[in-house]
Amino acid sequence: MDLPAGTRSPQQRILDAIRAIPAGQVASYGGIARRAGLPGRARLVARVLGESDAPELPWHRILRSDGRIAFAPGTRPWREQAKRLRAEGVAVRNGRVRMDADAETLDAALWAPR
DNA sequence: CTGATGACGGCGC
DNA sequence: TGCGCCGCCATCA
Repeated sequence: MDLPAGTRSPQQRILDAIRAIPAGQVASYGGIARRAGLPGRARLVARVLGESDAPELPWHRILRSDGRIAFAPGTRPWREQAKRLRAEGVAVRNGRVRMDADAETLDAALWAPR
């Protein structure tokens, strides 16, 4: 269905933004929301992730803005995410990833409309 | 309509 | 860094 760009549903754009994250890299909920054209909807991103069952969705690359895994420490999903991240070469310490200050801005620049 | 909830975010101390 | 508080949004009882 060739829907004109922009008419895609919010969660469709969110899923696209998530799929666009390169392996070995991470992004924040808020960052994804912005890229999806939904600034301030970080919580919506979280909801979509929780509802979506897309098997190839790199949900593990989504972290909180401070670089911590959003799940409660020690829980199953928490360990699973840390595991998947390390599998991609991402350094995870105590459920936390080093979020380069530029990661978001730099990355945002790459995504900014040219 | 009101209040509670949550894979969030920003600020202050 | 850790923590608490409050703001924000979408859902739901």
